[in-house]
Amino acid sequence: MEIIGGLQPSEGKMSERVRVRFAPSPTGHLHVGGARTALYNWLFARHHGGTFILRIEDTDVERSTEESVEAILESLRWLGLDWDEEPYRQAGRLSIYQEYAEQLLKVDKAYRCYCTPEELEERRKEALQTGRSPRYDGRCRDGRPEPGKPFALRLRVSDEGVTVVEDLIHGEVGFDHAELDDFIVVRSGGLPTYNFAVVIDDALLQVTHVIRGDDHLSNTPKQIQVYRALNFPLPRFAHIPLILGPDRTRLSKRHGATAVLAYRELGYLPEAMVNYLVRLGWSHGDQEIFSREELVRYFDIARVGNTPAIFDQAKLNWLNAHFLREADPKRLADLLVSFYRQAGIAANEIEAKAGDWSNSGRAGTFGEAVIQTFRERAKTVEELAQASLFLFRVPIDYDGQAVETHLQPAALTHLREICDRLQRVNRFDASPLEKLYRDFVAEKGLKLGDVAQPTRVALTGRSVSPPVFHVMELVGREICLERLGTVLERTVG
RNA sequence: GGCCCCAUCGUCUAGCCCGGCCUAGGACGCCGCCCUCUCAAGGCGGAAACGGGGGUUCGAAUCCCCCUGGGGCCA
Repeated sequence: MEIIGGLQPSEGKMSERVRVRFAPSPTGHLHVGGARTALYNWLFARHHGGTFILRIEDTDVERSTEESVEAILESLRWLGLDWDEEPYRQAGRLSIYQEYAEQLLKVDKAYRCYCTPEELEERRKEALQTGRSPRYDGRCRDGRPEPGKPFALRLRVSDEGVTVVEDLIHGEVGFDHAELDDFIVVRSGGLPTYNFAVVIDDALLQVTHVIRGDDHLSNTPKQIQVYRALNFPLPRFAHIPLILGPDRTRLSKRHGATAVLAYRELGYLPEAMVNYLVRLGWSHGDQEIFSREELVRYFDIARVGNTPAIFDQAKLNWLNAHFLREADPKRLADLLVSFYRQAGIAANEIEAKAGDWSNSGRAGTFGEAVIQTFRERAKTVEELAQASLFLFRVPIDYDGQAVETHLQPAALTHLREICDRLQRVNRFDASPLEKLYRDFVAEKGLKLGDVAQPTRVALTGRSVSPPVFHVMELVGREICLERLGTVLERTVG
């Protein structure tokens, strides 16, 4: 952190300017729950013209990794949640916590506790067994210093009264001091506890609104005690409900993809993710689709609901399909290529295809054309790539059922005749092709489907695809005739 | 175990704070119809919810209590 140890936040009057933070610990990927917390913080800051800061809680050196830090930053970048100051780091701030701890000790708001962790654990078990609450009994409260003996630091908390958390989402939540014990603020090893460190960090960073998961609500009264003991001004709190899995337990890996970046790899668009996440707990009338500007304009932390939400991929899919249809084809085309590569299409193959396309004098690139004709029926870019793989010179695996129903002798006879006409067509474009087919069926007294379906199966191997004439245009005359030929030989011959 | 939070269609939610406009609205998903070269998209229509019990009140999804259920924190 860049804040100097002794710096005290301004007493009493809290700056009017909104300052919020997202404080992930870099022990893994950013999951969707964390992402939503980050998003709400970001929206709150942007809505109020405030500051959104990042604090990496990397005090747990054992579990924290640089890879995780990078993954978290990358996730936030992908979602478009830009932060305002250099990310703060918790590591290396031990002396600062120590300093505040000593200050508390000096004014007797904290005291030394010489009980060993083993003793405490034993007493806790005993209390639990005899049905008593496992609170610390305060035995070291007024003890004398015992030089040379290791000690933890405990905060002196009054037994009387109630600490009320004024929560922007839950309203007033009271915690009876009978339930609060003199909790540890600095462990015997000199490490601060979470409840001590966050308060100091938030206060020094002059955070005005603490927006975080519900799971921290129970810790808040303790933190408020620390704020008071240190004479720090209290921030406002907003505890947002957690996101649960379909089985109503806290969302975890067991529920499938939870990492934000996993969704990127699955071909989801960040705007869909953001839109989905924001509606998980927040609403603005009946509106379902929001632009980023609308979100910033409408977002109101007080309108965040207090019921836990279940992550529903079906709705995410719908949103993603929606944004897929809206997005700029150029941008999507770039993404598409990366998915083609992953699907095993060689780079030169893709380039060749694109080259042929632009040499044919058509408007737009090949990739854009693919996007235009396939995106209506894809939920993700990955799906779009998979569905359009047959455009390349790849082995087609024919769906037995489709061949059975659409490539009967009568259909093949027609196909053979169409093949001849196809050789002679000038431009292998969708509309002349369609005309060719329509003329053909008019002549023979057939329905379009009688020849469109066999063509589709011959080209794609399946009975489902985008409009067949567009498919033909994208596949190109050469491969098109090749595949029709293959089907004719194989089945008739 | 103690404390805290939460409870409207399967899911996200509106309504709840400031009781009557609620025969509970929207969306996803699901089902049907239309469109149609298939599949989508789109349009139209449908099934689908106030967890239970007590109060308060002329009147409760809305206020109060209990129960039940779920979640979280404390280790």
